[in-house]
Amino acid sequence: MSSFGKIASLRHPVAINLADRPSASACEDCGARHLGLCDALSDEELVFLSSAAHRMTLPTGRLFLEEGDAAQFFYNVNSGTVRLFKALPDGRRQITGFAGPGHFIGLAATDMNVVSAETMEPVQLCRFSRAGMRAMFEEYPALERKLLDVAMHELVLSQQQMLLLGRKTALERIASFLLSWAQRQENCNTGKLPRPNAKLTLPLSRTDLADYLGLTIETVSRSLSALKKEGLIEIPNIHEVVLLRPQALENIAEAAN
Amino acid sequence: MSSFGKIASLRHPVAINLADRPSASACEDCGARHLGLCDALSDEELVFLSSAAHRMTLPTGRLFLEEGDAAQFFYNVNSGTVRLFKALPDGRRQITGFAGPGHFIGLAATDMNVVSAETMEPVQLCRFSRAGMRAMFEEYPALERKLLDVAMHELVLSQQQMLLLGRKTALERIASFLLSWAQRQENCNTGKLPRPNAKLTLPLSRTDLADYLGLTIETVSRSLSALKKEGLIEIPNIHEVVLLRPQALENIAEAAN
DNA sequence: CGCCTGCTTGATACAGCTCAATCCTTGTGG
DNA sequence: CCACAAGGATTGAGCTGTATCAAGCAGGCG
Repeated sequence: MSSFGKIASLRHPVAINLADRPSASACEDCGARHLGLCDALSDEELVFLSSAAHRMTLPTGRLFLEEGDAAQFFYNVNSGTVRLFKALPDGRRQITGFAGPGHFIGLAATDMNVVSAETMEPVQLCRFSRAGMRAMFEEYPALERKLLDVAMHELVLSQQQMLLLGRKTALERIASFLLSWAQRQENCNTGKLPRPNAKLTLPLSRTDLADYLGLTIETVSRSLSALKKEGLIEIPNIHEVVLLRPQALENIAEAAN
Repeated sequence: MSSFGKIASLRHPVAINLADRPSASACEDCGARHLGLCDALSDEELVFLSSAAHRMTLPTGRLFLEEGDAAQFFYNVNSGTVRLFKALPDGRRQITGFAGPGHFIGLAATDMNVVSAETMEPVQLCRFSRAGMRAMFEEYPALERKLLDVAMHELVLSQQQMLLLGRKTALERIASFLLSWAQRQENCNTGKLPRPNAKLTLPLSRTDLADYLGLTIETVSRSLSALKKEGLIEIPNIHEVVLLRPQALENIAEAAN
C-alpha cells in the first residue's frame, strides 16, 4: 500500500518501560496505538508526540472544525467516526470523507480549513498544534514520512471518488461504496473482494450516504432496495448490510462488460 | 498557501556558479526552475536532484502513464500540459486534474498508478525513480517537506472538485472552473477574484472540459453560451475566454444567495 | 402506547443526456 | 487565392435518470 513502506529501521528494538511515564501511558491505552500514524512511530517518538497532544472526548454531533476558520490544529482519531464535508450557502452538502480510528485529520488545509468536521458518534481524538507538528518534523523525520504516506493514500481515495461522482450512475455509486466500505472495515487495502456474506456496519445515516455519493436519500434508498431485490445484498437493519454476492457488486461498481 | 511556508533557511545565500556543471545547468535553463518543487530547493539540492532526473520530451497525445501499471516514477512537468484521468471499461472518463509547468505527477499512487497521464501539448518533463526519490529524502529533507506541501495542496483541490462534481449544477461547474483556472493561470492562490476582463487561455478541448467537470460536451457548450449571452464572459476563440464580470461568476460558482 | 424521526415507496418534474443537424475553423491541394 | 474536406463546436429536439414532492411505514424512546 504505502509507497514508502514501513519505517522499521526507526523502531527501537529494545522496549522501553513506559508505565511510569504519564505522557506515554496515555498512548499505551489508546485504541489507535497500533493504527495509522501512531503505529509508524517508535515508543520514544510516541512519548514525544504524546507530550504535544491534547486528548479530547466529544459527544455525537459536535462540529469541531469549520470550513473557513484559521487552521490551527491537526487531529488524530482514536475512537468513533467523524464526517468531513464542504457545504454551499444554500445548504447543499458534500461529504468528502469519513475519519475513523487511526485516521488523521487536517492534511487537506491551507491557512484555513477547507472542510468542516463533525462527530457522528462519541469520538476520542488527539489534537496537535500545526506549528508544534512542524517543529517535530526536525526531530522525528519518520513522522513527516508517515504523513506524506497518509496524504498520498488520501489522494488515491480522492481520485476514486471523483470518478464516482463525475461518471458513475446511482447504482454504480452504491455498489462502489459498499465494496470500499468493506475494504475499510477489514483494514484494509488488500485490494481483494470481501468474502460472500461479509457483514458491513454503517455508522452513517442515509442522509450521510447521499451527501457522500452526490445523490438524494430517496435515490440511495431506491438503489439499495434494487440491490436487495436482485439478491446481491441483504439489509437486516438500518446500520447493517450483508454482501451476498460481492463479485456481482464489483461488476456493477466497475461497469465491467 | 503552504501550511509549512517557504523553507528559506535552507537556501544558500551565496550563489554557486553552476555554468560549468552540466547536471546543474540543465536545471538553470529549465522553464520550471522557479516553480513548484524546484523552487523550494537550494542550488546545491537541485544539482543532486538533477543528477537523478531523466529529462524527456514528449509529443502531443502521448499516454506516458497508465492506470494499473506498476508505479515506478515520479514526474515534474517543465513545459506543456498533461491531463490526468481515470476511465471505466465502457469508455466513460473522469479527468482528475491537469498538470502544467512546475507541477509534480505521481503522488496519487500506491504500488500501482491509479490514474493515467497523457500529454495535451508537446511536453518536457523530468522523470525520477520512486526508489531514488525516497533515498534522497534522507539527504535532503526539504524535498520531502515540499512534497508534503504539494500533496496537501492537491488534497485541497480534490475536496473542491468533489463538491463541484457531487453537488453543483452545470452552470455552477463552468463558472467555478473558469475562476479556478484564472487562479491557476496567474499562479496562483491569492484567493482573490481575477480582475474584470482577465483573459484565460485554455489548452483544453470541450471534451476535456466535459470529462473534467462530469458533464457532456453539449452541456459544456450550452453553459458557456448561456454565460456569454448574459454578458459574463466573452469567447473570442475556442481556446480563450475573457471574464467580463468575475464577481457575477463567483456568485454563480459559490451559489451565493 | 403513541409520538417522532428517519426510511421507504410512489408519482411527477426537470436538468442534463442522447441523438442529430448545422456551423465554424483550420489545414490542404489545386 | 480559393474550394473543399475534416474535426471540433454549437444548437436543436426529445428522452431519461435522478430530483422533488408527497404519502405511508417502522423502529426507538419517552
